Amino acid sequence: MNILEQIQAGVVQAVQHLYGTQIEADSITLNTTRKEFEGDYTVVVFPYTKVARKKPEQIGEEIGHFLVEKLAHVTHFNVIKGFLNLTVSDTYWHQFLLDIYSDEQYGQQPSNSEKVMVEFSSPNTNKPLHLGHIRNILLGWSSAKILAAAGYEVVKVQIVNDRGIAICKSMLAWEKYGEGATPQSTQTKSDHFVGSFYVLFEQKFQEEYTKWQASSEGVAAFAKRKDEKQDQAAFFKAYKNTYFNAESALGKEAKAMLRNWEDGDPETVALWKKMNQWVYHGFDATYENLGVTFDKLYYESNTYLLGKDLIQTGLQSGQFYQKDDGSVWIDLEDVKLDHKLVLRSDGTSVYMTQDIGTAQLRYDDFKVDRMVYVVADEQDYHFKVLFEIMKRLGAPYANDMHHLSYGMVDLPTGKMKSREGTVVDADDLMAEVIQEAKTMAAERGNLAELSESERNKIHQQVGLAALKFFIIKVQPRKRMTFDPKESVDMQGQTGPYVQNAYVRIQSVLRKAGTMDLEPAVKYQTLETAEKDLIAMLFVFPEIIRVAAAELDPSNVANYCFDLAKAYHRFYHDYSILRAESDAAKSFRLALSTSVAHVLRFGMDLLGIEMPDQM
RNA sequence: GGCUCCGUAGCUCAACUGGAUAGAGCACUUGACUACGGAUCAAGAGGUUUAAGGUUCGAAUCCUUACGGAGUCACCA
Repeated sequence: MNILEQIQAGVVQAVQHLYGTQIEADSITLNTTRKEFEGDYTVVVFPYTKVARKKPEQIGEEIGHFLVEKLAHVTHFNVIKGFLNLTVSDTYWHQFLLDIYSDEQYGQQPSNSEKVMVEFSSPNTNKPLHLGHIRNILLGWSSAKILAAAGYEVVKVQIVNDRGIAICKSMLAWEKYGEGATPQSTQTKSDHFVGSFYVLFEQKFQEEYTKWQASSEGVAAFAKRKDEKQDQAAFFKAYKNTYFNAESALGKEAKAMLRNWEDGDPETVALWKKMNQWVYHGFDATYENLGVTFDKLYYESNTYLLGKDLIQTGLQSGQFYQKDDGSVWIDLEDVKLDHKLVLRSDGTSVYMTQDIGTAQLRYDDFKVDRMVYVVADEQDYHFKVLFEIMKRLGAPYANDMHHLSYGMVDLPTGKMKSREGTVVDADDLMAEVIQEAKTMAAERGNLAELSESERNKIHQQVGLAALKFFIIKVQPRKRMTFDPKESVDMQGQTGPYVQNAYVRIQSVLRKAGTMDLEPAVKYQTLETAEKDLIAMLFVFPEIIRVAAAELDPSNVANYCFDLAKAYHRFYHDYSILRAESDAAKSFRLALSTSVAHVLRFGMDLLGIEMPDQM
């Protein structure tokens, strides 16, 4: 039993013994003591006033005495109002550090024999990745790492949205206006090359639409609008989709291309393959730069027809119903999710159909116990419905499907809009933060001795640390504002700040040479700063557990920052290599080593590498 | 309009899930290098937690109701 469990068990005993009432260990409010009071942990005793029929102060005194007497490692206590502050013995913390300091994987929990699949990234293949994808990828990657640290076996997948009208737009534009150009011939990163044709299509389409608005058909359409109050600009904005589907020449061509693709027309399929390959090459480079990998890729072109058999099964079992036109629906009104279409009247799939089929396919492939979908919060409703449907279909994993829903990323100037060209490109962004790291490093000149490739590696590690930490420190649920200027900051609450704590430790350890731990055993009285650091190391496994349970990597990011901050302060206030005794020196080296392990392991969970120098 | 999420210092974010005087960073002011790495540390200032009620010994947190912002309510994905 660790110290927290001991205290909890002690309080249960105390309440039983003193007041004759059985309480649950989980119900005890046990916090770390606020720094303005003396003690390590605080038990809130207000809840026991009813069973004890005494004042909170008195209850605190009674339980405090009980714990000090019964628990070897609780040395003394004080009571303020209803708060019982307990002090844990130095020997407990001392021993705890000696137990963990050599464990580089401290925090890693043993296997829980459960398998979880994490789906993230899942881009469309018509244009390059942008800032929104970066948030998605970082959340997915770090959640996967955290789940693995919490004892799960993890399978990382994505569903590549490689078909549909979007890629056809890029294909059509390339065919019409590309004149045979290739990424090689234009010296362009290949996914950007394809994206440029998507933009070109939108431009051409907009030109066509603008022209049409002034034509007699356009004027007539505006005149027939339903809402009299709607002005011209608003109307044509709202009408754009209808125009694309019903009137546009370009729209007709794009849709024809999509039909050709679905019919397996060899030329169209060949073009589709060629352009997707370009995109994949580009994506691969971006993923490699970001340091993420996947265990398996699912392609929508292979899965978009799945799910129909499950719809049939559900229809037979009465979970679904069919309308006269042949379309199939599910009634989810009892859980306030309305009626939802699962199969069109012409028998073709909708998005939901595919997701039902894909979930089953994945289960068949991997036999996972849980599934996590990292998808933006605009799809909250979709996933509620999907999970409910899987439950009703009796999927064995249905109760452990989770939507890691995250808020959109805004810029200081407002929303990102691809049509208005305000999207922050992923590759550009990474290049920018790395360049900034390079500039900062050059100013400091700490890396002058290294080779250029070694320096570049460190610039990459530092720049990406700034970017990744900046994004991951925010709770996923919350919409976040991304200020490019702040994202390259390297001081204060940032990735490089945490790296710097690690780098300082490495520097000290290098200078210390081989470590002799014998004297550390004799180090008796701990400084408060030392005890605080050990207590922080102590909670690390719990941080991982909570982050995994909540699917919230920001817990780990904020923990790493807090630990780095506590260490920077300790480092400033106490001498390590010139400590007052061999015992102190040796103990502080062990403490520093352990802090370094945890910082490295913790940051690795966020996909952030730690350099030895910076 | 229905439903869901969000609203905390000038700005970006925390707050151990109902606990003590709401904490960090940035920016601003000031101080600390003959020092184990100053990408650091310390100090100052900055708050009616959008507002009003309610529950509770105790509320940023839970419940109403406003207000503000976002998302969604497609035989799109």
